[in-house]
Amino acid sequence: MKGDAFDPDCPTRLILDRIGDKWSVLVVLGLTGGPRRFTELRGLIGGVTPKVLTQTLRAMERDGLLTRTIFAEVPPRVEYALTPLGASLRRPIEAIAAWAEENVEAVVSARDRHDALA
Amino acid sequence: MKGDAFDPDCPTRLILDRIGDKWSVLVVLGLTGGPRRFTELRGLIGGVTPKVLTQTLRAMERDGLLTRTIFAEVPPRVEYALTPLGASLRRPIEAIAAWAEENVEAVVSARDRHDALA
DNA sequence: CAGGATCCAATGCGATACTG
DNA sequence: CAGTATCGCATTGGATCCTG
Repeated sequence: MKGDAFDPDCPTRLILDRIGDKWSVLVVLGLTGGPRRFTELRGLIGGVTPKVLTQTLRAMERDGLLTRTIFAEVPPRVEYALTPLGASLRRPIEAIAAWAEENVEAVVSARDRHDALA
Repeated sequence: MKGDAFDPDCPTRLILDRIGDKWSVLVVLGLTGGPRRFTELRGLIGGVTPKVLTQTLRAMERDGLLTRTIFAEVPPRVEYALTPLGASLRRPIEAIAAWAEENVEAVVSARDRHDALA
């Protein structure tokens, strides 16, 4: 880890902005089990609107993290799948997710303790 | 990893919101070398305004990720340091940072390729 | 089914100026 | 030095309705 990430103009920031988007993280998590359709993802990820999900998917497609495949059928079917690049993101993201699940409690109680004496 | 993170009401989302904040990530990175003063951090992290840095630090203190120590001196000195909890975040965060540095190029070129045929 | 379009409310964030 | 206060734009994100 060089100091790169500290430079506002360093492209590394681009990645952080992407990871930083919680929807992106959840999409990666949601696609770990294989390709998913739009509505599947929408249902899987609680609280996301179609608009935002679309934006997220488009941005991730642009960044080469996933593919969007349209099947010429009726009714229309579109599948999203992780690319190898996107799949390689799983490990770090799962590390974060694991940390989150392990430490939520500590964070919440720290928060409560802090708020108690406010 | 259970499906927790997909539930909008699950506290795990709280963590993602925190990690999702790019400033928090950079603060953790900036404090890996030991305690730092406000201005040091400000200088270290390019492009952050005092206001936002303060907000970030306060939120992280609230969550038990770092401590804020005021020294009764003139001129005033305030040091920020990671708590054990905050320090435990380093590993997952560095995993992300490492991924970012390894794959920025791939992402940027994917983006360029995508934009080229737009 | 998979979104695109539109409108709007919230707020994040930067710039600037000021204080203990 | 280490912030706080205020202003204001610009972006984000939700809600809703519509279409290939």
